[in-house]
Amino acid sequence: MPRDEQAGGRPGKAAAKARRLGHDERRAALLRAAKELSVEQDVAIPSLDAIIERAGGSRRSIYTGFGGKEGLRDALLEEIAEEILPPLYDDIDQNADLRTVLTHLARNLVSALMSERGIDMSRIIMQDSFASPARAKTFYARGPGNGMRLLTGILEAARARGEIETEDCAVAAGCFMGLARGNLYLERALRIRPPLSETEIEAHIGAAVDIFLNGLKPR
Amino acid sequence: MPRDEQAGGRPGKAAAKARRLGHDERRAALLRAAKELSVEQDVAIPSLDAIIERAGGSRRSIYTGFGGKEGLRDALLEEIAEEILPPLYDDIDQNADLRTVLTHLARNLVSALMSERGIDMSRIIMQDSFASPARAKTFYARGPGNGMRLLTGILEAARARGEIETEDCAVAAGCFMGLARGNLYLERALRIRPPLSETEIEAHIGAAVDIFLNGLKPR
DNA sequence: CTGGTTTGGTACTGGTGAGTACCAGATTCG
DNA sequence: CGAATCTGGTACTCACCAGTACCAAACCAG
Repeated sequence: MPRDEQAGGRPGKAAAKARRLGHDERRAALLRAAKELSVEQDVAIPSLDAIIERAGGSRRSIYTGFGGKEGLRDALLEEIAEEILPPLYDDIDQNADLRTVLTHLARNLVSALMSERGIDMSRIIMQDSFASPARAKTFYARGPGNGMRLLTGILEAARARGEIETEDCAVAAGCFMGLARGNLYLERALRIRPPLSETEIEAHIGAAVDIFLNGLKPR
Repeated sequence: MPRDEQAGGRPGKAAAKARRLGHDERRAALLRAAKELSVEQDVAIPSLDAIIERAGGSRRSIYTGFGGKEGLRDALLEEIAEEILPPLYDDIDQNADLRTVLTHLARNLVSALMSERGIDMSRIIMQDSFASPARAKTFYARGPGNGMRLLTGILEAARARGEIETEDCAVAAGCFMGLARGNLYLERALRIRPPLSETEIEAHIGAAVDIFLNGLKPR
């Protein structure tokens, strides 16, 4: 750290001299740095020193911007949820035919969630959720729980049309969610296998949707 | 901490006076305490002070018994793996008929892995695996990877007998693993729902096995 | 009983990190 | 321009923790 130690010391900040940031800009910069570092260091929340070193600003910025470490943690989780959740469920057209909907949903889950970025983000979320039931609940409701609700509704409609036969559409929806993830999420999260190729993705979601639809085909 | 501060000080240890433990006994006690604490504190590895306070002994016992914190961590992970993995796969009879085998496997996964204890243990493993690719790899190979190999073999035999039809038995095995877990593991790990009742377990594994077998039924 | 060996207990060291205080520039506004 | 305000930076305090050193007591062999 090339820093001039003039006792009692004001800075020097070598060359830089970048203009000072306003409250919101600094907040955003800190949040971005926290996100990057939590991925790089594979940790739920990096140290304040590390965040400041990357983002600039000072401890003060964190306390005025987030109210402390816990506040920053909350904001970080919110930020991550906002990044990974919408792509999973928001572009689903509930009125398309069942195979199309299921294929679409499975593809979202496999390609977005199991990409390098998706795994990084979801691991941070998981680590944090393990440690805090409250945050886990919030995240689940916005993400997986929301997806379950959506899919259950879709399956109920399909059952009403006679396209599938099942006792409990919520159970079936849970089955599909698991089927779509297969063993892949575990393998990816544990870094057992590298990111999936397009071919592998299509093979898996094809198999999953086939099994599910054949499995629930009315007799 | 009621301790007599006689400078340079030896103990007093109040009443206790329990006999001194040998190397192996102390090692086992430390390991047990570490396991309990990691569950209680929801942390990958508790602090040495906390472990010692519960197990007795001293820092010395940890260094002679495990070679330090990392060694204790390794031993703890080993201990946990040994507790949760065998019940999942070891009592599977590969020669039973397919539905029986699949039901048995699914029941193991759902009842053992999603019990209170199973979730606690698997969360510790996951937290540690997130942080250490090497440990993740070891654990995966012994656990889920082993299960995948087993099931893939079973499915290949069934296909050879003409009981199921599928292009790739490894992909199908991954599908089944996901199907058996469904959305339940996530819900349990995030503490969204309480432990499952027998009824819920049977409903889920029944649905999962039905979907899978119908889904792969030869045309 | 005696003397070496092993275990238990404590203190010390060095490092890290959160939270707070405060100073010195920078910015803004009158 | 000059004063009030805010941001950036540093230092300080306090707590926690791993690792090491060392002392005292328990244990064990002869």
